[in-house]
Amino acid sequence: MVNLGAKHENLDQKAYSIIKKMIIDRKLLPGEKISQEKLARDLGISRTPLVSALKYLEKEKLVEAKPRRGFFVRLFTMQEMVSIFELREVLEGLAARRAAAHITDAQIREMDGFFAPFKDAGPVTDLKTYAREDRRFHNFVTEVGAKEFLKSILQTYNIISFSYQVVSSEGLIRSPDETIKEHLSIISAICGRDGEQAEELMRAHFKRSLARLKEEVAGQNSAGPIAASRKSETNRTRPAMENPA
Amino acid sequence: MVNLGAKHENLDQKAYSIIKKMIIDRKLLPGEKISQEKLARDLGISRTPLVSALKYLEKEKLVEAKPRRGFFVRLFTMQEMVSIFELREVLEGLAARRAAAHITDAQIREMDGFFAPFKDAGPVTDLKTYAREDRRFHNFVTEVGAKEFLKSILQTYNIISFSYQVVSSEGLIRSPDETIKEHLSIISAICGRDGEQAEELMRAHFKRSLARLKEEVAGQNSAGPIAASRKSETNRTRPAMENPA
DNA sequence: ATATTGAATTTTGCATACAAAATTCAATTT
DNA sequence: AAATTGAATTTTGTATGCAAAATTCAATAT
Repeated sequence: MVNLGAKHENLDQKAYSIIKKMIIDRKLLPGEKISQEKLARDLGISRTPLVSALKYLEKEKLVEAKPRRGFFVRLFTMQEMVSIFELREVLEGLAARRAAAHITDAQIREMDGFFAPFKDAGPVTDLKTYAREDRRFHNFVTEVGAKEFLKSILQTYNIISFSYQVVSSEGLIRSPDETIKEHLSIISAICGRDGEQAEELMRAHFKRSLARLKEEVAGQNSAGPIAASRKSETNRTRPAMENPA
Repeated sequence: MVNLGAKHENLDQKAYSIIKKMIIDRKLLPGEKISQEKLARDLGISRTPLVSALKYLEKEKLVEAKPRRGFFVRLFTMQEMVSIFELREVLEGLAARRAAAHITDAQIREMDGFFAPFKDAGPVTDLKTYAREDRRFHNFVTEVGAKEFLKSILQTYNIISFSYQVVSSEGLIRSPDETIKEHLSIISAICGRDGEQAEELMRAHFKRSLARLKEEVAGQNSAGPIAASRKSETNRTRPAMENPA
């Protein structure tokens, strides 16, 4: 008999998912203080499960707890974004290696469709669509190759990268024309079940983005935080620093 | 002015540290159910900060929460231990690379003393001391090379490996005579500030232990959990399964 | 002897209460 | 005007209460 019960979701788990989505969707902006009273009221729950959810998010680094001060949406510095990409390099490298070892035939067919609209077509113009496909690709590799521990870690850092990285257009560090070849070669290695190669290519892919990111750090010698770029409708309070002086 | 307040420790943080130590020290055994009422009484706190602490530990995988059932000390299967070593391979590889880049002269001197009692001496006989030095070495590399995200992830998985891995003698997967050369060469690469080499050697080090671990998995086709090996004085209740049938 | 039932007990999940700490803000001083 | 004070207000950290769910265990049936 399978253990049911393990998937009964408590209020704190539901709150966790909702708040996480709010952060990703920028309903809550980096730096902003989270009002427990208000958020609990909005979600229709008491502070107990809410605080519990916030503590989960704290462990995932999406939220920062300052004792006796409250919870704040985490604000990442450029330096931290660099660290996150270093981590993703080795973690997604591992995920790619594992994906190659475990991918099913059905998943291979699915993966072959990735980036299809851009294959053989000329220079990419629709950045938004490309960025979405980029996300979908990285998530798919994670889905296929990572489970348990690796998966949960990766999901956190993917989210951070994707939701906070306002560095360049649509969150893309390098231009599609530069990265599409890399993406396709990784796909080909995974579908060809060559784990070593897949890992190597994935790491090279990240190393290049990392280099570009570091240039940006050096360029705008900003060791400062990455500020929110867009105003949220739902928020009166504003981030601690919108434009550091 | 520095931000004090950030290090005011709440009850849940204190409880977290204590419980974590209890798990590492095997005062709480894998599989065992944690009685909130009793533990709260023992720690002299209410259930609120206790539950909070347990939720932290849940995110770190040291504890498992079954909704409406309670918290249990996490029990790892051999398969999971393999996954953890896969992770450590890439994460400590990265830590080694970073350590080589950031190590200070003082730290180099300190690192040179590692494994000193075993250098040039004949075959290692004192397994216990060697195992402790092994731990100290891996923790030092983490300390030097990892910060922020990487550090917090690594600490979790180091702890899991060290506290749960009852596989072989003193928790060593391979014999000291086999690993000491590897340890010394990694130290030499880090102290020589050769990041690429340090990463490569660290990964090779883990790959070999991983291979041995996988042999054990295949050998005792046990996909089952790693059972606790020693009885705790402080516990009446006993793990769900001590010796799976 | 083993399995089944269901009442008694324990435990969990959540809301709420409240003291201590932090924050706000108007009144006052420089 | 800018800085300082301190009372009023808000928010946090923790304990406690309670209904619903899970567990235990003795009584009964198979």
